[in-house]
Amino acid sequence: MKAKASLLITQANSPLTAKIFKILLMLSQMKFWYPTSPVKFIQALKKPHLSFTVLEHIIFMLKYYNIEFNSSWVFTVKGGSTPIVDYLINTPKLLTHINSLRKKNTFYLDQITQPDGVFLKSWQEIKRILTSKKGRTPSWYKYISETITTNPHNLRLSSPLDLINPTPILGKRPRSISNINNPIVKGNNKWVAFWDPSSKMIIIGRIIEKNFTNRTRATIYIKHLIPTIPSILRDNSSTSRSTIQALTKYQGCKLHSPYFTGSFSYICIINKLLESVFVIRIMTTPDGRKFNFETPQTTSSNKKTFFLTLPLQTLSAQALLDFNTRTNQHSILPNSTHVSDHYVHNLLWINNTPHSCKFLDLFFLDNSSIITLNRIAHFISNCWLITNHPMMDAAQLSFHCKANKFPSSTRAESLALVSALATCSPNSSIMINTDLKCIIDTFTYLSRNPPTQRFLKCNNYLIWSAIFKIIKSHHLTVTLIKVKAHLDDHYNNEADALAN
DNA sequence: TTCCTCTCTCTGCATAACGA
DNA sequence: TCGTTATGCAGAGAGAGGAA
Repeated sequence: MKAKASLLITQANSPLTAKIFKILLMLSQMKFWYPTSPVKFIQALKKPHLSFTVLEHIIFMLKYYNIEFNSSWVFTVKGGSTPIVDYLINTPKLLTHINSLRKKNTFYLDQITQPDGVFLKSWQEIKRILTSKKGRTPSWYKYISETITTNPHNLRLSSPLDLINPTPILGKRPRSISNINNPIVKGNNKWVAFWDPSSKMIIIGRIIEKNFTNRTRATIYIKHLIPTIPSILRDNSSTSRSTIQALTKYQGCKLHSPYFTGSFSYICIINKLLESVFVIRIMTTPDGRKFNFETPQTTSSNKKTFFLTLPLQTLSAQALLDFNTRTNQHSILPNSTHVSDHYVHNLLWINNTPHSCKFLDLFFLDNSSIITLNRIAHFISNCWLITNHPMMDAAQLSFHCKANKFPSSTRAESLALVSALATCSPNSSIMINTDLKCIIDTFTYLSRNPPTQRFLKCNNYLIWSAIFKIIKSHHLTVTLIKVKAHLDDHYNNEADALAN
């Protein structure tokens, strides 16, 4: 085997055989539908495949002789970072799955997830970007949706993807017309959205009128609507993702076009190029399986209520990706979690501050800092303050930082919790005040249940596992207390001010 | 040589899109 | 709404390879 390995390395480096060697490796790459060098994929298989060539057999056996084979592989398929076949590698019907993936030109998991990398797309959504839309749902999709999602119903990934270079995808455009005699047509109740770079937010609207007078630059007038703010007072366990968003009329914005002459009853009308908006799906009855339902108030001017079919953050990511694809720009939303040295220094200072007391009282932010007037902030604020230190006041013993990946109120609160507990002295008793009930519920649930599979399916389980590891290693006694949000609580307001 | 296992290919059925 | 068409899946059968 060592002789064969030596021969392999010789063939790979010899100018006479190097090109043939590369071609053979490329054939293996195509055979296993792997976007980069197939060496590690072949070695990751549990046993040699019957369809292995001699080269693949030797590469597979190298791992048993502690021989590492590295190559400067340049034939890498771009467009993603997580190959799908990595998840299917040891399934019984690997080659069947690969044939299906090959027909669909699908390499990466990035291609079948939402632009925010948090949710898997439904098969209906994936089909829209396939050239061939016929046929049944492939078995590899069923397998992936069952294994890497926390819940097959909402298709939330157990660990979000880090989409550094998301695949450029243009959304579906509103239908054009063929009748040149009538260039101005009604909107036909179609809903569209687009990314507004000036306000850095998604704009949602309903098409009122299409104008095809200039066939190459068709324009549309849309009625501007905004998603309603979820009432955190009624259900504090709802997050911005799990609460359904209803659409209501917007009372006017800077995008309003005063030149629309069709009707004067509209308050905010936006004029856009047809090619700059994409069609979105709206439902008239909420789907309770995916979201917590929040019934909006019915008014005389808004008799029929419409709901988003996707979380607002996912839809915003789609709009941003559509905008970037159309304008060929890079992402303007920060897409990586970053904690600066300043924040680390701040944490270390608090940690090194002598804690003469054994009883700390912490106040956390509420989630109003994350969603403000239905605008998605580009970061989440994590902050807390110690309120009953015997020597120092709360303003001095406070911590505040911003994380810009996957804005979520529950994640913000759990990040604040883990950063606060990390500064506590061993054997301390900590009383924590928070206005987010779901944090208390999750803490109570995980305190009673050992870290089993259910623990792993909990949202932000990595953060929660860190929390419980700190509690265990520092022998902390933690008590969580629910306080009412938006009341005149001095410390809660102070935490709010710190977050903003 | 026989038996077992695994893979590949073919065929029938199911499913979904599309057009009339 | 219905018929046509394209595609995928499941199962049966053939063939190759390994073990006894």
